[in-house]
Amino acid sequence: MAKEITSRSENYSQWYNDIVLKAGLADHSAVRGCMVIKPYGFAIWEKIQAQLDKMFKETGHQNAYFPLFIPKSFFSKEASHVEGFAKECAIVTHYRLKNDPNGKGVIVDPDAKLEEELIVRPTSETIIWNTYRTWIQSYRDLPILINQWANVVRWEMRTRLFLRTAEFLWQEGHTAHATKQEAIAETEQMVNVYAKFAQEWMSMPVIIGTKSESERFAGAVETYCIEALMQDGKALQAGTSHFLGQNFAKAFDVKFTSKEGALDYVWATSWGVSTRLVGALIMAHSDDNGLVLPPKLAPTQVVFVPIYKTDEELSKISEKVHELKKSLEAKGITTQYDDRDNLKPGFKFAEYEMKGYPVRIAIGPKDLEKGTVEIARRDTLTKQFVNQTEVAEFVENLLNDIQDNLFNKAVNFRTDNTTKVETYEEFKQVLDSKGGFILAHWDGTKETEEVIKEETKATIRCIPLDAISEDGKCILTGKPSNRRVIFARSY
RNA sequence: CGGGGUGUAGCGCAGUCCGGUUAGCGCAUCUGGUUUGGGACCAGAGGGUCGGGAGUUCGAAUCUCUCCACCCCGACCA
Repeated sequence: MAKEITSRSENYSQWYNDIVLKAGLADHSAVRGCMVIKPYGFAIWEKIQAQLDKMFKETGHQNAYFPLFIPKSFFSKEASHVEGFAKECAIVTHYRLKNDPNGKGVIVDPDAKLEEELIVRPTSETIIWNTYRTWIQSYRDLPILINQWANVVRWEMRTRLFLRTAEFLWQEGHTAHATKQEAIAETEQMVNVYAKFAQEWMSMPVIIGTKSESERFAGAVETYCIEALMQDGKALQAGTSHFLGQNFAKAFDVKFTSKEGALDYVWATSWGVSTRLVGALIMAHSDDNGLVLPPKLAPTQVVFVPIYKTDEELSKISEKVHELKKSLEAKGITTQYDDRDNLKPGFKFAEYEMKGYPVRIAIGPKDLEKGTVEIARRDTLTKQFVNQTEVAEFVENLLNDIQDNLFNKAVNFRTDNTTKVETYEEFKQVLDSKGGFILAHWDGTKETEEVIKEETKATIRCIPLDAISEDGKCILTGKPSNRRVIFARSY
């Protein structure tokens, strides 16, 4: 009764907000569009970070750090890049405050105007490529495989916790290569790393594909992405990997001498995922009782709740819990013991459901007598009694089951909400009735995509890499097409 | 940024239209006691710049202006 959340069917976006706020993931802050990530939400991000960082290092990347500020002039060097970001940049114009001579408070000191304004990075290609120029002379200096964990700022008009905030945390990989082939291979490798992470750690199935020209990253030759389907039938772009060609090398004059002695521009990639993944995680699995987390990303996997009447009972239970905790921790399972004495078990049960702890273990006097515990799983909300001697092994298997079950459930949902259509009428009808991914033929032109977007708000999420080649006719123009693309309304 | 709505104790709200004692209620908190296998109960206590600022007035949570934040719908968005 303390905390109620809006049901998904009643109001999906309210449900999403309720979960973020009531599970204690984040709060709104005093700054428009910026959130405070609370410890529990940040713990999820740290799990995401730790795994991705490991995967980046396994694929040969190193971490580095570049400045938050970028000289304004850098943005004008790559035409489409500036066009893509100009409308949402925060700009530093002064470097000093002073006391307001007319009263209380402080004002910006007009004498402290910067010669050249600084842009708070919306992404770091420009500052990084400006730096790479001095690092690269020869093919022996290549490849450069660098990742940066950072915050970036994009002045979005409408923000939503985790999904689109004015400031967000992310990682951005920036690599430099001697050949086009190598850069493309890097771009593809990283989108595959993202897909593997989404599916194996987040239990979230994704489609790997390339973006259409109009959805492509500003400054990229090709954008690869992973697209996921949320429970309300809308798509969410969960990660992107860009083949930048020689665009940034040309803009920042980054050349190298090849083995053969020829001078050529360097080939580039960039790739990133952000705290948006936390939003994706919420929307992929959670239910009307609160957050549901896949065990691999849950800050705590198992919580123990004691049920007791007397202090004697509590101390016996605690002793048993500590023993069980140790056996779980020996298997690398993270645990927590909630022995707060001012809250009843039922309250705690509800609270851990809200916070999405994958497994809850209750122990009471009856269990002590029978040598059992009660184990509840968050994904199905089912409970069963298990012998104390078998707890560690049982939980270990259960966590794997939950991880798999969440993935399978999400795959089934996506399958049920993926529709092939042949006509524009059918397309619009499916979009309005159930949404989801719509597989349709498209003539490949920007104009057609634009008309469909105008009329239906659906966009091409991606051209799947594994699309089967198949003759068909564009749903709008009837022109020939040789494969289906994925349309959806999206976040 | 446009349209609509909201902002009063940690949370959820009443009071605002029609200005007037010391601004209420529920939950939460603290103390004491009884409780504890699905969101406990009794008693007592503490907690408020009424989102910020300015104005009108003898008097403002209430009226006016302005700024800020959030929500919904658009526009926008890698």
